[in-house]
Amino acid sequence: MTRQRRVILEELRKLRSHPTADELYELVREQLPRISLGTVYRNLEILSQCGLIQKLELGGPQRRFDGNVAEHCHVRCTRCGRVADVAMAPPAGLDESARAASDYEIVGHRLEFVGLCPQCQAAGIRSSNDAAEVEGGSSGSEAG
Amino acid sequence: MTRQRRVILEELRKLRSHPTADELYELVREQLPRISLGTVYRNLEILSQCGLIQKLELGGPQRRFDGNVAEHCHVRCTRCGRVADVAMAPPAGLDESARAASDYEIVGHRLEFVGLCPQCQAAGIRSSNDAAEVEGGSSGSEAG
DNA sequence: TTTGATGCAAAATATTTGCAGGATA
DNA sequence: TATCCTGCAAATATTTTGCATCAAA
Repeated sequence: MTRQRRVILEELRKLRSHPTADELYELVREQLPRISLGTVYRNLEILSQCGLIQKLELGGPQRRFDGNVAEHCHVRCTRCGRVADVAMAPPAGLDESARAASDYEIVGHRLEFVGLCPQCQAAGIRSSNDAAEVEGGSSGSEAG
Repeated sequence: MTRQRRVILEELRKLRSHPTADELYELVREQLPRISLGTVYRNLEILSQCGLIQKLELGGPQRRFDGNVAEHCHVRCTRCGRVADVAMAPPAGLDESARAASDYEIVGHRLEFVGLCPQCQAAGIRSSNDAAEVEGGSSGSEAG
């Protein structure tokens, strides 16, 4: 457990958001200015293999990471990419249904909701316009 | 509707598999040897915006495409990446539950099952080994 | 003919990796 | 001290884009 690995883990656990590797890199850099993006990627991989964090493969081009390893659902904003938790019980019986309907050996599923985050809802009401102004924004990983 | 676009659409509709852009490119090249990968990407984008095909953003690094635009579930093989349809009714009421549990404006969800395809199950039984030998394979887009 | 699409190649984006030097247990 | 990790930079993989030419409606 190196200093870098510890700081990465601590920072991720502080967040209720679900940062990309790059967003976490920027954050960690405030404490370790000489850390490299490669190190962040390497440690996120190791930490998720140890089960200390969760690697999220949601829609959108980037992987995201979650310091909360309990099983729970996520919503992703189609406009700004922000990801949040959904406080609902993961639906039961889904895997069983799929097992009955497929010749694959089902081991689980990935469920992701998509929609508009509160910020983008507000922006959409103010200007029923395009997404451009929001797309360029923070991508939803401010510290909690 | 150019020749290229038509061939891309026809080839995709012929498949029960869910090819990546690159896999489809190789297939279309048999009929249009001078087509470029960029054209394939551009047309897949246009066709999915017209609602003629479906763009799938599943786990794994690559986007996949589906000539069947009806709503249905998919399974992805964690070992070889192959994607297949699951003949089950999409679960009802999911979005309503999420709406009650989130401040996002939920517009839908993405549900993907993960598991082992029949081929990888067989391979796993023969050699309860690593995935290396299979990973290098066809990635599951043979014509059907 | 006009408009939009193509092929090519380079750019952009996200992630991984080789290597020499450095920090950790 | 031995080992694993780091920083750096280059490589990889996937997708997008600029541009001159070409084809479709």
